Amino acid sequence: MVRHTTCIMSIPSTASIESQLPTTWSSYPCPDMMPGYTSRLWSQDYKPQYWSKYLVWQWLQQMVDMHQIDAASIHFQNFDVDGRQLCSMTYQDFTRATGTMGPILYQSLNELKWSGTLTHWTKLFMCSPLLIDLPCPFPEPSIYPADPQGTHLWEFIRDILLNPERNAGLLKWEDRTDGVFRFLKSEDVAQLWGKKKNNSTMTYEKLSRAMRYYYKREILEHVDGRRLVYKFGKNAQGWRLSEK
DNA sequence: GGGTCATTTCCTGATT
DNA sequence: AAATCAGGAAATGACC
Repeated sequence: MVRHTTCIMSIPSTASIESQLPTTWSSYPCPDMMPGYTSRLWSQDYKPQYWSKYLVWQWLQQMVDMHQIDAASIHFQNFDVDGRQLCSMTYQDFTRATGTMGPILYQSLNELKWSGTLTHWTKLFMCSPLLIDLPCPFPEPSIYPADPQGTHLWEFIRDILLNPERNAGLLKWEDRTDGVFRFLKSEDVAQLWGKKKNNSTMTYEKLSRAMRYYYKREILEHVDGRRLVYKFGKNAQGWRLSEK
């Protein structure tokens, strides 16, 4: 608890955030708070439902700073949650966790939930240079948006597919029982794969070459004529509904 | 150190 | 026209 408070207090509380930030956000590079992520991902819709624990923490810090809240009044242990869990918190949950700040946090979050795009405000808090060096008190966030465990590419793809609620429209089943799926955001999946492999130069062009090597090993079956569509083959396991 | 494996990188050319 | 697909060839990095 003390550590959290100290952390918050390290932000100069007298100066307003706005006065310390560059005024032109469009040209300001987003600092690499999560190494390996590119601005490409950040420019996509980024609703709180998909935030990692890390982003939840950053949002909370920004709110505390913006509203000059006494950090001691906040029960930080209630915010060791990811975006999905944060969004399922009720008005009462917020009040219980933050006292008088509850209504403000609750309303602010609700506005973000329904905004379709990355708002100026969202960008502001995610990119705030004031936040870069502040340690996150919670464990490292899992890879956004799903948490693919597999070490191989096809397992990585499978595991995103198997987390529909957190997959954020990257991939989609075309035929669930036959194992046919399609890339919806091919470059974003490639970036995510690159992050996992610590390779920021990964592209769909390169990822797809690796996918094509799977045909010979029968991990994937060829689907003809359909762009961005693949099908799991007999040597791919763990994707069927009946399995596992 | 060598060999294997699973990609990664690069490329040329075809297709959508 | 741009994106995607097809594979060959070679390079790379992890692992045994």
